[in-house]
Amino acid sequence: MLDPKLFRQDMNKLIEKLRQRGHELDMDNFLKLENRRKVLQEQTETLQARRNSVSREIGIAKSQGRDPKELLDSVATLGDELKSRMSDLVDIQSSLHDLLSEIPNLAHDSVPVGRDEQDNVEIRRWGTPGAADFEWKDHVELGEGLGMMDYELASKLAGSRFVVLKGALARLHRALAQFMLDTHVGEHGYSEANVPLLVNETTLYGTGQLPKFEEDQFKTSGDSSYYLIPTAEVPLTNTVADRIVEDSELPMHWVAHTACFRREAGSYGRDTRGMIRQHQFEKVELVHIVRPHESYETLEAMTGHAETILRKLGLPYRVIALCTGDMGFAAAKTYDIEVWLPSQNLYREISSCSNTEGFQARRMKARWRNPETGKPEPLHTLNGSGVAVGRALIGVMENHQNPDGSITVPEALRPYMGGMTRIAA
RNA sequence: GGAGAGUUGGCAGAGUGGUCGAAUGCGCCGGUUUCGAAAACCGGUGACUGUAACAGGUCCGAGGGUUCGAAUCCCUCACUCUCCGCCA
Repeated sequence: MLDPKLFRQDMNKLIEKLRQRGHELDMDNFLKLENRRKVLQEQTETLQARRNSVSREIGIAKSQGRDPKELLDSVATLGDELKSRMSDLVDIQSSLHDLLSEIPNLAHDSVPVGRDEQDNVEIRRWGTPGAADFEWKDHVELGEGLGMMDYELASKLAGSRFVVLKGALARLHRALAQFMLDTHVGEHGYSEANVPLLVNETTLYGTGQLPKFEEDQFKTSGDSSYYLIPTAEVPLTNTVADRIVEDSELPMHWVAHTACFRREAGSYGRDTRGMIRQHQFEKVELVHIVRPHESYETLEAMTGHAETILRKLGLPYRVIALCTGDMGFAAAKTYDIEVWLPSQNLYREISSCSNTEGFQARRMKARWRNPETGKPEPLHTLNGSGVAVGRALIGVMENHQNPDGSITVPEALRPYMGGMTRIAA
């Protein structure tokens, strides 16, 4: 949710900033609703004020033993009138709310303006991609060659976009998650959390997945319906929903390892091979809840934490700043980290780190008490993958593969693998 | 799954349908006192909306209803706690 004050300031600038993000604001419709809302609200509140004062007088009259008949007559029709104004008002307010909840966040001034991923800007690179003359196998070929990655079995059990990992590869996957969690808790100062994988509608609204991205979510059926989380960002960020947080509790740094579930409704035919894009995958997620003035500093730090994981794993990567047109709905600024995949000869997203500023906080009603003013203000929230476990597995398999199809276990993971140095068939 | 008890401000906890946005205590902020602190005493202290500032409006788990008037009465739902059953 944008700050409502923006709508009362420079409308043209707002429209322009939203256009950069690919959102056309229907200003005429908005103003029509907003003006009507003002009139109705004024009328409703005037009626309420009259009702309140007459009711009070009736109470006083009765307590003094006077006959309230005259007063009762004077408000005889007031109730009906109020009811009809009120219902008009509620309708208008809900239309306005619908309109506002589908408007994306504004981009920070430092974000490159552009239409799509072509316009993203590379910030830095780390590591050296492997030799160009080597016959790099992709992770599917490697995994199936080892007999430890089974797509056929997964499709029998569940359908497309699932995988079954076996043996040392399953363990490597688990080792990656453990290693990431331990690094963030032990070296980067995060608090570990274990959170619900099923959440309610309000929670998904808070972080911005609803109402606009309903089709991307899995939803349970039954009397009470839940949504499967598309990322741990959802439960972690919502831990401060509907609260006024004291300054002494800030900043909060959360890390959680969870399964994530996505319908991938809009991606038929894309990344159908392998583990790149699945309905279920695991991710170690970083979430920061901070004072507004420290959020951009935190974005840089969090991105660095995710990078540390890739460095320790010896995976070449690059960091890019997403342009205005390529950012997610709630983000004000996003860095993507892309890992080198030798089989495809390109960099592929493995982490996405965003500052949403007060956008999610306003939806969640998450505030902090600013000690300087004593007043509650929206918090800033950030989230980033630190990192996607399935894609990290792909990165490790492909970058650390040997000519015989075996995989060298990176130093950092060996303690989690019982000392194993090499995965072979 | 069955039976019962709850849900009120940062926390604890009152609240006969009528000047109740809500007593009181704690906490917090300011002051008096003190060399300083503690204690004591005095004063202040919810959120949202709205206004130039007042005024006004909304909020006592959520949503409906009754009434001129609802924290208080009625209905539905959610959650918490206790006991029984079941279960990892």
